[in-house]
Amino acid sequence: MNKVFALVDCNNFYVSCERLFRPDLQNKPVLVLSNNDGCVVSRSAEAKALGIEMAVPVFKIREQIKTHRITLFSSNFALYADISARIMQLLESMVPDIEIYSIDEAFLDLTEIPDARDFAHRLKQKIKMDIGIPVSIGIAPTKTLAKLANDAAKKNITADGVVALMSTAEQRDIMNQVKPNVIWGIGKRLNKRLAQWGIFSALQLAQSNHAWLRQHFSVCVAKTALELNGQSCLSLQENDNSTQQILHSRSFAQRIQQQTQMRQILSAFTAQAAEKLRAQNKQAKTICVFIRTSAFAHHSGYYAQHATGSLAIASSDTRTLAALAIKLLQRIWKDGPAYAKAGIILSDFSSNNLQQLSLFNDQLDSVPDNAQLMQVIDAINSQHRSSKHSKSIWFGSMRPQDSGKKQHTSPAYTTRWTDILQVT
DNA sequence: TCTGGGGTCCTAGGACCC
DNA sequence: TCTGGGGTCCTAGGACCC
Repeated sequence: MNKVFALVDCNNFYVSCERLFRPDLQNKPVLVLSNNDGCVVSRSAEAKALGIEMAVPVFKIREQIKTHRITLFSSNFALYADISARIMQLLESMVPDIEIYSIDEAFLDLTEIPDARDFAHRLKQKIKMDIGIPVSIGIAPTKTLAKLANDAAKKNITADGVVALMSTAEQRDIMNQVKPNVIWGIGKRLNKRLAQWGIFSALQLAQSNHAWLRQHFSVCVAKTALELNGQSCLSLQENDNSTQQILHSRSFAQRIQQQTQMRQILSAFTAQAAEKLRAQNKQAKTICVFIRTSAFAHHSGYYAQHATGSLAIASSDTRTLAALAIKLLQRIWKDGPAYAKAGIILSDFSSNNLQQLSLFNDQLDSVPDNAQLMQVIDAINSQHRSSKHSKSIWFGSMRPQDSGKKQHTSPAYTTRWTDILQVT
């Protein structure tokens, strides 16, 4: 039996979240900004209509913001994550099998649902009624086509937010109208390379020879073409919340030039990453530290370095991980550059109960790992997270993290007691 | 002056081994 | 001076996604 997939995608998700608590902003141009209020990460339909592009730096559109009285929000991830969780819960309650693909998207398996299109309309209405977020839904026999259908649902006003591409004729019609880079998995570079071979539309890609695609491009591109032909290669993935790597990085509101300062920042980043690691019940063996100057300040010379190192025994202890991070920093640190960004990546995970002992345990002479201490710290910090202070306990080598520039933050309506709306 | 953060997977090539 | 061939594993980098 042929599969039926649906992709549910929230419209302008971050903006829609902000509007939940600011109904006065319906039909008005609204933008949500990245960290440090650096660039645009979510735009309302009205802002898009004004020609504001995704990811433009804010300083380039100051004039437009002023003349069109655009409302700005700094990103408020606690809020978005909370709204997202509610939506996913609702979906899970209505559909047997779902894959949470990102904060604002989920694939559903609707194979067993009698009238998928009708069901999707009802689902869309329920999400709007119960949670207040507008969504678009695409339906098709493969995930790649469902993505495409979703795209069409967003663009086509008459579709009322739901597009189903179940017949070959419907699929071809849409594919004929779009460039390859509209397809999930085909980006800018591949689009260019495909064009060099005379492939200018999604339909042409779908009709290309499988072996030829495999040879000249990759297995992924070849699979994508199969999916476009209605042959399902990608199934729903399980949501197990576990990852291959954990990354924590930030751009700085103010440039960093002192090594001691960078050391504190990286220690704090390591603490954040380690906390996430412990939440997954894992330990990491490898750490990568990177620092870099602004990628845009060409005149002053670009400096970017990274260093990777491994522990003899995997660990989830903040102190063990931070000690290595600092060592790695010393390897790449150069006095002079004004650093604009830094980060740390943990990888090479093992689960807690599968710890391997090394014959040459050079960690013995350092602080021994202390799982209980870490547990206590995590518990205290998670309790205090809902209060005003972002961190309650930190180690001496770290300093409380500067949250960067955030001039337009909305209250934490749903995750902080003091910010709950009051009806008077 | 001011340009985000967090992920995944594949592949080519080098290191290493027999 | 002459200097194999095949396999695996690891890593860096590239491409993509939201």
